[in-house]
Amino acid sequence: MTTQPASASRGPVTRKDVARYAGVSTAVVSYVVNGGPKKVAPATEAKVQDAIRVLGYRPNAAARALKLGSSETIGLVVPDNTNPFYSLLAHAVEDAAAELGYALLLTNSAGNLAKERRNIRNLAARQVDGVVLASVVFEPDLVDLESAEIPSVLLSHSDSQAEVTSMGVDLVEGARIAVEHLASHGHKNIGLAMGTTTGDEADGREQGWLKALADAGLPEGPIARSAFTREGGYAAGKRLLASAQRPSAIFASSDLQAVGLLRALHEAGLSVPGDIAVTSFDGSVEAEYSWPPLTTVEQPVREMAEAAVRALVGADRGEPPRHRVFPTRLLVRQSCGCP
Amino acid sequence: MTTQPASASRGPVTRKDVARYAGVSTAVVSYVVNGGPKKVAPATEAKVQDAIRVLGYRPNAAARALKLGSSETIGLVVPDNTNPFYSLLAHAVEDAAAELGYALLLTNSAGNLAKERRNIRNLAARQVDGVVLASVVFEPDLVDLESAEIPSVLLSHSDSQAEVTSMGVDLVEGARIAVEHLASHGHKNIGLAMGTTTGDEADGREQGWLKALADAGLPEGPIARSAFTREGGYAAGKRLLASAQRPSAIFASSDLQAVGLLRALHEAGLSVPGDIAVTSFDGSVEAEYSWPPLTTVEQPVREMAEAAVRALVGADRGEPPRHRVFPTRLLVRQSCGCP
DNA sequence: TCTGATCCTTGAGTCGATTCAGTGTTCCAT
DNA sequence: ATGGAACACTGAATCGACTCAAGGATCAGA
Repeated sequence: MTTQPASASRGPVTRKDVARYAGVSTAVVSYVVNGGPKKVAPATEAKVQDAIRVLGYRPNAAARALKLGSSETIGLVVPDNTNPFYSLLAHAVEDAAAELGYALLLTNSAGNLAKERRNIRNLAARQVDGVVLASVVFEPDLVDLESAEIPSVLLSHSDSQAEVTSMGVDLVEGARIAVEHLASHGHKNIGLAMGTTTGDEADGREQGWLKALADAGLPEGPIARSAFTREGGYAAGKRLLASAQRPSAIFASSDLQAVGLLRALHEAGLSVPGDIAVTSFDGSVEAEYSWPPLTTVEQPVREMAEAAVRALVGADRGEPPRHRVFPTRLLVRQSCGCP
Repeated sequence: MTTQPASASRGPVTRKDVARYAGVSTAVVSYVVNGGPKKVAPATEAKVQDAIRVLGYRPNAAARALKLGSSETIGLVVPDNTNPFYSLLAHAVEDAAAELGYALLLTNSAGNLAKERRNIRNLAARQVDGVVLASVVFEPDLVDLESAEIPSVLLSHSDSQAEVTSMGVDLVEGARIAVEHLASHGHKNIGLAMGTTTGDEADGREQGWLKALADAGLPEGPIARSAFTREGGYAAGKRLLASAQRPSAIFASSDLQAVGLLRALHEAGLSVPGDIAVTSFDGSVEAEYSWPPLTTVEQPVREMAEAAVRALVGADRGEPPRHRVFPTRLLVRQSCGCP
């Protein structure tokens, strides 16, 4: 008769196996594992812990989720994890979630509304305890869907929707300081490389640009609209260079666009900031390692991510929905013309 | 007496509610939902579908996972989702998984072995059907742990470990062509900005560099070792510039390092490729939008990710473990000195 | 030694979906 | 008309963990 090592037995180890091995009932195992209100005798606890170790027992999350109605998982919907802004966001959300014992289900929506909706449905079916929605497009529809299903928070949205908790920065003010900085260097013709937004109203960044211009008594500079991507920025840059009155400074509405813009400028043999100064928005690493390093408006992504997770499954859970505005900060580097 | 709209009732809708509403048994609902082997009469099916729609029923994934022993979820362990190489990988894995109806649990290990181990354990407890392990550090230990628990595949590893399926490129050959290209431009002193690896043996990229040098009858150039990051590349660049015999060309072992290297070069007032030519490894977008655009060795990340997912939960499931080598390709741009 | 309080531990039901064995129809062939 | 195959559907057990009500042991005080 061969004695199988207990740990090498077939199939997953269940709480029942542990109970049998430790010579107690399954309930005790639960109490030991979860540290419930019931007290377990130290000796018993030791036996159970031993059994757990020897058997290599690991609780079945599915069963736990079924019984508890919570999967200890949160979902994240981003347009594109390849975009450094979102990849940082995903990382930060994962960190914050892990801190609280939650896992992160990542989905990419490609900025596609239908796909986004499908992703949310999918997450809901998987019993996530909450979802963080980081979307470029803003559809009240989505929010309804969302909030009806599961707790959710919107990230990086300035629209203060009363119905849902959201985290974002003041886009208008952020853009304003970036453009104001350009104006303070003496620029009179400041262009805008703007990302296309779906809403009817102009994006806050465009308003901020306008505001800074007005504040400084400057005329409205040329605008080029394109996607919030490197390619978009590149195209916008080319158009801006070809415009009737070429600007001496350009504000790009995202770092990614600024990177593309920089390429267009370099290709045209222009020096930055010598010939054209540039500032942008987001504060991602890309901006730090571009050439020249970009002066950019930093969004506190990690803080926003943490706050989002806290609102979903952490200390701030259950608080009434509200829009939280996070402070931005101008990261002065070299693309603006500062020494 | 108020008649509550069925859909507005409290609590989640279960299969039981649907069954009651449709006037059938719960088993039938299952058959309708899953299209099992049993046939359901069209009329009955319609009734059930109707009930599902009206009630807004959505199957509980936890219960399903418990019963089926599969969560239709796969896990991904990357060192840092903020690194463009890994964020692309994560995106690609998510796409491939979604294609097959699987969701993606993302975890970051920070290149920390203990954390990585914890993440894997965590994923295992969550009943993932497989995990994709993209790790810089290579620990056989991990593999054991892994494969004992759940099907897994290693990504981007050249070590052909018989025990686990893995996907990777031929680092030696990839590096070789990048350095050979530099040599073909007439460079005699080619330096290396190498990432630090944990293994005892040199990383394949270093071997490739050596091989290309030997093939071309060139002497060994200066080496600077640092982290696989922008900062690391920057530091390596500074050291390389300060070395006794400054190289006229440098091969960086990753795009990220190349970006940092470029910064060091720019700061030193050197022109690329005029004063110093550069090539690197990975083929990420960062390399395309740097200035100048980097000539780099492309890794087919999407293909590798798809293959990994297929091996885990797709068509290739169950095939015997093997190491698949994917082809690399030199993306010629401007940093090498090509016109 | 008996009583009652204090502690531990157990049994059994539950969460929601799956699936198999079995019941009751229908319908065709003989 | 009848046997039986084909078909549509039902009932109940099951997956693993949680938890409440209840049972048993232990110990102090009298």
